[in-house]
Amino acid sequence: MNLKDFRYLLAVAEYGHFGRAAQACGVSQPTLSVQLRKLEEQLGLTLFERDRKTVVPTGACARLIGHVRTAVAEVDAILAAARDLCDPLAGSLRLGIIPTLAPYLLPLVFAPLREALPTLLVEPWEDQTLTLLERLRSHELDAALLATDVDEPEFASLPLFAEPFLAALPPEHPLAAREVVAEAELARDVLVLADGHCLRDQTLAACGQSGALGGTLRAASLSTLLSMVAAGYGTTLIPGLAAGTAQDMGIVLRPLKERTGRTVRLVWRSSFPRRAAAEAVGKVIGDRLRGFAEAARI
Amino acid sequence: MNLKDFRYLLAVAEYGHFGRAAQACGVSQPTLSVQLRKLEEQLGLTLFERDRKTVVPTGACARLIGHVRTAVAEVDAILAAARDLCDPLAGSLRLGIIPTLAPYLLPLVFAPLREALPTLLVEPWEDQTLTLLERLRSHELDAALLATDVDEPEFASLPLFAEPFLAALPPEHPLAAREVVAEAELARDVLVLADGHCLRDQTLAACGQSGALGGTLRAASLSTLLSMVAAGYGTTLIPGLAAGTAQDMGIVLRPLKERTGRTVRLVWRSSFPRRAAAEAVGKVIGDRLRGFAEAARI
DNA sequence: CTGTCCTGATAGCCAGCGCCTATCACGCCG
DNA sequence: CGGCGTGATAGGCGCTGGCTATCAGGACAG
Repeated sequence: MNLKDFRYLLAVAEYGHFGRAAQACGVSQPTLSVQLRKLEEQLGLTLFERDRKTVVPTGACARLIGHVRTAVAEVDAILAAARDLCDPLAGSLRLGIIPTLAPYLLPLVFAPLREALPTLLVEPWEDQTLTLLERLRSHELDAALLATDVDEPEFASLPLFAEPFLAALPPEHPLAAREVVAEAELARDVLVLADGHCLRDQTLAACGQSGALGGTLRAASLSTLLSMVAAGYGTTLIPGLAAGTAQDMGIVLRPLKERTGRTVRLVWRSSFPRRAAAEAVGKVIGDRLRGFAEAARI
Repeated sequence: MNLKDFRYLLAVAEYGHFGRAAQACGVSQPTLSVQLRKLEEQLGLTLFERDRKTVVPTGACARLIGHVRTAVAEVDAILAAARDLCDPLAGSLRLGIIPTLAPYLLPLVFAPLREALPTLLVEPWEDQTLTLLERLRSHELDAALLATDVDEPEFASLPLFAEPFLAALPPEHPLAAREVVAEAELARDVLVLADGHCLRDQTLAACGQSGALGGTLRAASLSTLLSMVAAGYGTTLIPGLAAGTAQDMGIVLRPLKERTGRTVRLVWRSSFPRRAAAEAVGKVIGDRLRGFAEAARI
């Protein structure tokens, strides 16, 4: 039972003539004759009454032909839709982003993305690293922007840009008078984010164990953390992209002695079939943020 | 571009597993793998993301699959219509039946159906009303036996027979001494089925709000419900065809004062091409059960 | 009456492909 | 590390859809 047979049927019904129908279908007349007879045998009924001079559809054929037209049209719709969908850089890309990156990176890259990839709809989704990886695994996301290494063979990744950390200090803090701050000097009064934020772990790794305040007050978001620093609760490390926001809040920023930072990576499932779309998005973001490490060194 | 490829696609999408899909299609797993890959090449896009352990449809596939389902259903409609045109009473009829009817009605009508319509293969499928209507819509069923009105123009229906309800009482229940029970008298301790069963709604409509037990214990099946009544948990209404089963469990049955009952109807899509087959099945069932209202009045 | 033209049907052949079995590659698990 | 389960691959076979060449029969012109 071949789709072509249905097209043949429609052609013969339209032209009432085997030869012209065959021409319209791009096959020879015998081919069409044979295939139509086979179709009739498979369906168990006569479709056309051949009258030595004319070809007339039978009543049974007339009742079927509406369904046949619908079926063929539906298949054509499938092919047309497939043609539209076959561009890997079209459609939507569900993109996970960690919370310490999303509000500072997205405003910078939305416009370049729309310009470079006008047919690709990037749908951002904000969550912590582990949740993002889980959603990648379960196909709820297509790719994710992380600031940690991902070694599992299940995933592929592409480094996009280096983002330096900066020391964030209340204006009246003793270290605010310095040009450069050493990471270890912040250990005494560093504040950190809540569990699950990769920035928390990276801050603790760079500055050593947190003081008493850091142990009890754990900010749920980077925004909250900045408020706490601005209010003089303590110091912290912030990612370079948040520098503008921090300065607007009156926080003093200083470069770090050991130039601690993080690398932002795009991650996707190794088996993700639209790798091209992911890489294109990664390239646009990388191009926009390349050289950011130097620019952000205040 | 073969129709079979589309069926393969649907099977893989349904099972998420090449082996089982192949089994369902009646072909070997390599056949299905190769054909699907060819289809992917012809369409120019990846339909499934193979992940060593799982098979997940891509976004493109998800967008196409509706069209594919429609196309395949339409072709099936062509084949069914052709069968109907050469012998309307041949072939198979996929018949949905609600759970409170199936186990009691089917044993009564299978033999008459085989005798009256030897060329028609009735394939029963048990589910709740809403699910059956959904499966009718999606062409997974040809017709369904329901106990509710169906007013949508999408469907046509044929009333088959009236089935009276009976009061089902534990032997020691006070009302068991009566000849006739009024529906409202059961309100105090009536038990009902789980959500989704039409019998539940009909029982509540006839007897009023359920008591405390009815609110918490909702039987998943009529069989369970009968066990609960037999154990003295409360009373209920049962459809007449279940009378024999109930009595075998030691339940006392009494006719209802207002002769509440339900009408069993056969429902099919208005566009169903084998309306003749549906009506023939309806006639056989109706003939077998006609006059049941009186006979079942214990 | 006969030759020609037009129609669809038939015959014979070939290539493509759908399907099979057997096997591989790879990850998981005991 | 070996067995199991997954999907992919390889090789072979038979069906069948396609072609060209031809047939069969009516229409029509000469």
